[in-house]
Amino acid sequence: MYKISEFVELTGLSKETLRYYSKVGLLEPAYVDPNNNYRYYDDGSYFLALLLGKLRGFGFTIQEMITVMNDESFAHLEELLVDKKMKIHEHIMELQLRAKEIEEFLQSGRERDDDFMERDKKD
Amino acid sequence: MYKISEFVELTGLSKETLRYYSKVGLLEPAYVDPNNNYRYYDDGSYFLALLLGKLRGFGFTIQEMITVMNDESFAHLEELLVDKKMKIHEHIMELQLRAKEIEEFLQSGRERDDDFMERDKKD
DNA sequence: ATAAACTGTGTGGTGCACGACACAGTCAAG
DNA sequence: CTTGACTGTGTCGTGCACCACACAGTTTAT
Repeated sequence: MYKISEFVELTGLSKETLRYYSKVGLLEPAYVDPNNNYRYYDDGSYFLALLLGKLRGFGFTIQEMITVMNDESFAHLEELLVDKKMKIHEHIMELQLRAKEIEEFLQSGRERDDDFMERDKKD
Repeated sequence: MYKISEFVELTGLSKETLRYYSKVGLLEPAYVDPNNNYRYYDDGSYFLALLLGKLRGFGFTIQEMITVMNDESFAHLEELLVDKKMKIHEHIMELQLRAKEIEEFLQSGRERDDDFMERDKKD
């Protein structure tokens, strides 16, 4: 059983994050002392906390993490990861389109400039 | 001079957006009737509104748009666009890294599964 | 003149994931 | 036993770009 300060060190999650995660039901402490409400975590919590840290790094939202955690023994974890990866690729394509549009706008601007140059030459 | 409902139709910007833009100094109406505070826009406003709509589509933040608008006769517009395009590409690379990390996590999971299979075979 | 449509202002809410802070009770070390 | 470190709760703030709503005055059409 780890007290929260130790668990913060172990997992790299802040105590506010841990508090928030328990609040939203993502990661409950293994034990809460009924006298002082102190939170205590164990090795099972540690495993879950590491996973949550990973998922956070992958850009999972809290809701998505909740979906993962509510999933019986992570039966659909792989599926959810593949799904997230696809969404990332979709996002990438949107950004590429955006970049392309900016590029075209730049091109059209440069052509307008060329027209000015052309006209200036002719004058 | 267009009244706001006409200008909304012309530009595709909502009246709340127009109000917000005038509030933050992005796009002031060409004229405000001092009797009733009604906003009126003209063709100059129209040109600017179209540009703002474009920039919004490019993912420019309000602050960045303000930078554009404060720029005397858009002298640095091209530079700012190129800049934005670069940031988009940086963002894309971050996302690609993320996707790669997810893929690696998936691979490591599959290898663990393979190990299980292997062990089961040996049994 | 009256009603419908239009416009204004002000205020609050949205989503996301915490961070920051104040205040109070509690534990551990000397 | 005291003092400092630790922990809890509750609440507000953050950034972004508006949207929604209530209420009131105004214009326009009939």
